[in-house]
Amino acid sequence: MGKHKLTPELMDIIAERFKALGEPARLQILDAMRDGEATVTELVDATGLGQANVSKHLGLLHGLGFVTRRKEGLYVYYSLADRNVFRLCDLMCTRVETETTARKRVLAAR
Amino acid sequence: MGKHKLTPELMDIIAERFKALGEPARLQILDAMRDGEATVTELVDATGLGQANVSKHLGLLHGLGFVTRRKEGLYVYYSLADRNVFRLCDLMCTRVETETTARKRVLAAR
DNA sequence: CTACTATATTACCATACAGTATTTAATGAG
DNA sequence: CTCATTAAATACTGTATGGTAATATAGTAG
Repeated sequence: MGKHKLTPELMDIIAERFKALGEPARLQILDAMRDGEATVTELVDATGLGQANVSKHLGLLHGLGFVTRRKEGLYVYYSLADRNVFRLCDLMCTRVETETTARKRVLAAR
Repeated sequence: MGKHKLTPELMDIIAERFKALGEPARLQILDAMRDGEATVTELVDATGLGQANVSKHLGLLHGLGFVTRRKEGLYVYYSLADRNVFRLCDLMCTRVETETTARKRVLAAR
């Protein structure tokens, strides 16, 4: 299972990525790009967040390699660099499910 | 791939979990429990973090269902509730790898 | 050139939170 | 009982960061 050994440096790197996903606004933005590339304005509309806010989040996501950018005229098109992000979300969902079922089991047992 | 649809509420929950993993100290703690349950003192020794700090992180991890606790006399034994955590880390490592190789490719191309 | 649009950046504020020192609670030893 | 040990809780501080307003930058159109 653990084909990557977690050195302290690697843990810092991993933690930085997890932290990037640990923000609902950024998950929203990534989710809004699920169906393909999107401009900043489109992402602003899709998420309801402010323009500066979206731009800042996109800068961070781009800096960490989660998204790629492509400039065309006035617009900047962002797209997912790696759809594994959704695999991560899916795995985390499974985590939450087992957690809640475990809680239910505990509640039922008393 | 996405068998879970990411509703806003679910995204909040997922983000909360990711944020929990987005902290090197907590990854260290989880990693220290890889080989089995451990007391707080053992985790303090293994990580080099302060006792109060470890205790607080453990409280958070326990609250989110990442770890279970078992009290025995003076000691409290913590253990992983779900080894999927390491799968998440592994997946994230793959993320980082593709990211760095992509960066290398860009650098080599110019 | 000016005017307009899209995006990025800067500055600022408020909140969240990691870390630590200290205290409290619980258990066990003598 | 007292004293020591373990862990959790509390209080506090400093820092990081999300959100937003204002500004800057870049591209386009006229």
